[in-house]
Amino acid sequence: MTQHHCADCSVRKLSLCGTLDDREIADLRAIGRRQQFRKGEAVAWAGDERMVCGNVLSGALKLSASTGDGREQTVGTLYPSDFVGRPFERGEHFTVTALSDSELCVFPQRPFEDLLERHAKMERQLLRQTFAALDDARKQMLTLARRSATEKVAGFLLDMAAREGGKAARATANGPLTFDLPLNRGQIADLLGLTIETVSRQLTKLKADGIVALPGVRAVTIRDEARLRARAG
Amino acid sequence: MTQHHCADCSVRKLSLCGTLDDREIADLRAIGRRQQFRKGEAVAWAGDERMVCGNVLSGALKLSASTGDGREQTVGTLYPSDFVGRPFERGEHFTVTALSDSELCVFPQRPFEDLLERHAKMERQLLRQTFAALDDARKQMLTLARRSATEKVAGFLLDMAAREGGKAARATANGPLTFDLPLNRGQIADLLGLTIETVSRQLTKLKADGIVALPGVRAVTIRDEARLRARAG
DNA sequence: CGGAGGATTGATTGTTATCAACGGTGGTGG
DNA sequence: CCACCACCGTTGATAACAATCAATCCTCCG
Repeated sequence: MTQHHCADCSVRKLSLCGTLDDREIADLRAIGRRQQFRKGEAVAWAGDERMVCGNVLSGALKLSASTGDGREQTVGTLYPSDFVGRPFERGEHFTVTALSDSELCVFPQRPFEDLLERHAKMERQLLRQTFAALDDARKQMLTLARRSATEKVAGFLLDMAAREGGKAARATANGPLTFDLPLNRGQIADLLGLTIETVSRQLTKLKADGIVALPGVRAVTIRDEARLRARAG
Repeated sequence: MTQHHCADCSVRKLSLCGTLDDREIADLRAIGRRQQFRKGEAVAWAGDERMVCGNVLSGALKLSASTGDGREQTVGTLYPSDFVGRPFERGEHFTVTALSDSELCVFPQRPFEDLLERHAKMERQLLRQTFAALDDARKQMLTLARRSATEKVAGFLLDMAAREGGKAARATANGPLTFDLPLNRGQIADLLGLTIETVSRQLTKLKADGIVALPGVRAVTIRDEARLRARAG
């Protein structure tokens, strides 16, 4: 456990906590503890009795499901300020894994449930975030089922550009945007319902067509956003 | 509007309403009205400003998303006691259509939100149902992205058998189960991320292999559940 | 009886998975 | 500091699966 103060928490105003004022948050502070996970480390396993509840502070995590014979699909991703867990439910349904080194602010389930009961605003916010996650999942269903590999990869790069764009560099004010992917090829394939080879080929094609540059294995430069959007459909 | 009494409502104990006692439900009764939709009729359109909130009383509905060029995917289905709508949010994200003649108990959004605020138990139940819908969506993502047409169709028939099994007929106590599909081939294809032709061929194959019989175009008899499960993976 | 919509079946194509080999890179230990 | 190894990514050849295009065939209605 890491000592911490909610006052200087990086997601204080963005996560569920944002619904509590500085006095109310003391309750939450009392039961939360910061926990670190290294890249690749599992936070929870599908079928676990014990449930993790908490806010993501930094890093990135994935939720994944798999078939009996080992085919795997990433069914959700978690970024800072996102909430993990299922208060009022028992048993994890999906495996949660850190995609990069990550820190969570975790709460024991029962005390956290009590706290939700006492703070309707926080429960309301959890409902809103759950609605948003459901909408995301459903949008992704359309992509997984109906879009081509080309559309999937182009759309993925645009999503990542939007997410990573803040930290990223532009050569000039409106020039090409460069950023690092937080995922390797295999993780991209898991997310898009493709194979590693297909993802690699699609990226190579985008590069060959001058739409992106790949200055490093994790780095991407978007050279022609309009054409990238056209390919995303 | 249809006159109604909550006391004899078919989903009184199953839906959100089940969290309210007979005195509390008067508030809900006051703002709800029953509304009928015919097969194929749209209940709401993606992008609508105005939001429908309500409980499904009878029938079946689908939520669907589509790409710019018209490819469509069913991203969720609604059955009696399920809730439609997004209290505390603005704007529909998906199109809601009646798959068969359906009846809903609909509430104007604002008064319904007020009611949720006054009845924490009902909001809790909405949260639980939303968690369940999210889990369903994520399970379906695995199917859409990673399972073969054979597995999809076999799994679909098992799901339907479980759902329709109650109303259905068995020749003998443990004999083959026969039931009617509430969906036509095109709707099954939309749900599974396949084409009509592929669904038809998979069903023909299951019939040829003696695993199911197709006594009518909407009827299915499961003759060998074990082998059907094996194909579902 | 005729027509329309849905379902089936067939032929073919196209996309993506699979299998296989090779290339690059970063880390570790000699 | 360099060499080697392991892992990740790329590229190529091939195969499999499902989509597409096209032609009937039912079945339910009017």
